[in-house]
Amino acid sequence: MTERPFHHGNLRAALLDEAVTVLRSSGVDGLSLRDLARRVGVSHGAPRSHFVDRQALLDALAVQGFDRLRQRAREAFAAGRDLPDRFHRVAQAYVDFAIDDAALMELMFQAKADGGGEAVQEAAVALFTELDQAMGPRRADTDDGDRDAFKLLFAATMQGIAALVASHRIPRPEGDRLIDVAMTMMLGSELAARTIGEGEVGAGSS
Amino acid sequence: MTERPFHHGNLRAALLDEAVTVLRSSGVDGLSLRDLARRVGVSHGAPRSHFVDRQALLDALAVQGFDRLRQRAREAFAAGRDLPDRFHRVAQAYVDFAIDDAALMELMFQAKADGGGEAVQEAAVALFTELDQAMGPRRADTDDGDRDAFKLLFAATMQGIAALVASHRIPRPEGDRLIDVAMTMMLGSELAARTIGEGEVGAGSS
DNA sequence: ACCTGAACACCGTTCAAGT
DNA sequence: ACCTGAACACCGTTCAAGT
Repeated sequence: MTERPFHHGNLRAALLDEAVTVLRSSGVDGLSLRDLARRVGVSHGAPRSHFVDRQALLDALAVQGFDRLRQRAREAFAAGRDLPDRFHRVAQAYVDFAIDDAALMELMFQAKADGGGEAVQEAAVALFTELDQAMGPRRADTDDGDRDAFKLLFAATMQGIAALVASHRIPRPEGDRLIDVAMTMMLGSELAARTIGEGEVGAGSS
Repeated sequence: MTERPFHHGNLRAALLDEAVTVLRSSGVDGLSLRDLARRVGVSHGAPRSHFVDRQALLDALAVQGFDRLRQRAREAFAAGRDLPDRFHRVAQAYVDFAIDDAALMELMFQAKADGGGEAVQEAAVALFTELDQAMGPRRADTDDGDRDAFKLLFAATMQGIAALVASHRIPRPEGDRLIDVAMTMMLGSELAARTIGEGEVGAGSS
């Protein structure tokens, strides 16, 4: 009897969920609006009611991706004991996400030639804000430029390591080792000493 | 009289050249075999004689891209005076390339779900070999793992910075500054001291 | 060996029409 | 407000046929 007369009101969410699945198995190229509609059981024109464009759906996926990555980063940070451990965990979570959802990550960092996609940029900013909080309170004696540089460099390095693994340039374990090396290098740098926490980076016995 | 009876034998090269142009103006999505054939003035089936697949053309573009990037890296390295300067120039060249040809760079580092694309991997390996030579001769007292880690970390960092700029997450000048910060950090690290050149990293007055 | 042109299945997008 | 279904222009890919 419940043969679903139309769709039950959550078509937008259903399309996005299905899209994430397809994205993981077939990549961005395998993602078509018509196929998505077919899988969910609506006509090919139906998605138009929720996404003006194919790009609009991709943007929505990117926003969702940034939110999920931010969540992961937050959890990883909370699970760490001292500051180095926290950074390490966030780095690992970042790279894991980028590799396991490589196609999604691709979407999140695509060129986006047109001016559109403001929501995506907003979601990206939220992620960076999360990273900023992970660095602890701003110190009066720290140059904001240095702090931003450290944060950006952290993100860039993780992104780069993930790209190497995702493109099969290096195997995953080597990527993990690279994370260790990178974190040791970054946390041991002068820049880190100048910018992070309350001098609690060298977590030895004071 | 020379109304070109068919095509003059270099259709493959003509298609690739046109593809690079389209890639720069319209991205990967704007790249279609039929459109390419139209621009070059052949029938839509003609490209098939040189590329079995659309993917085959994309792979060929990626190989070309890696070769060009390797050339750029080689030139940048040669133009540098001391080792830090050389590294800095290679880094700048790498990021410049990645930003100016962002769509091509995307192709070069795509997941490539299928096993295919061995030629692409080969071209990528050649680039890394070039980077390895830039690090100077291997030293007997250096762990090969450390040396590889430094090399990979260098590439990953540049790749990550380029991704941040290409996706408009940060403006280009900030990307350039980030290169400076990254190189200072990397070259000043213990890992660098253990792996690079003949202790000539700290290029001060001995 | 290289290219043409018809054919097929698939897309994104638009839009009048239904409920 | 949300969805259907026909329509249009565009693709990638295949393949018999031409030169």
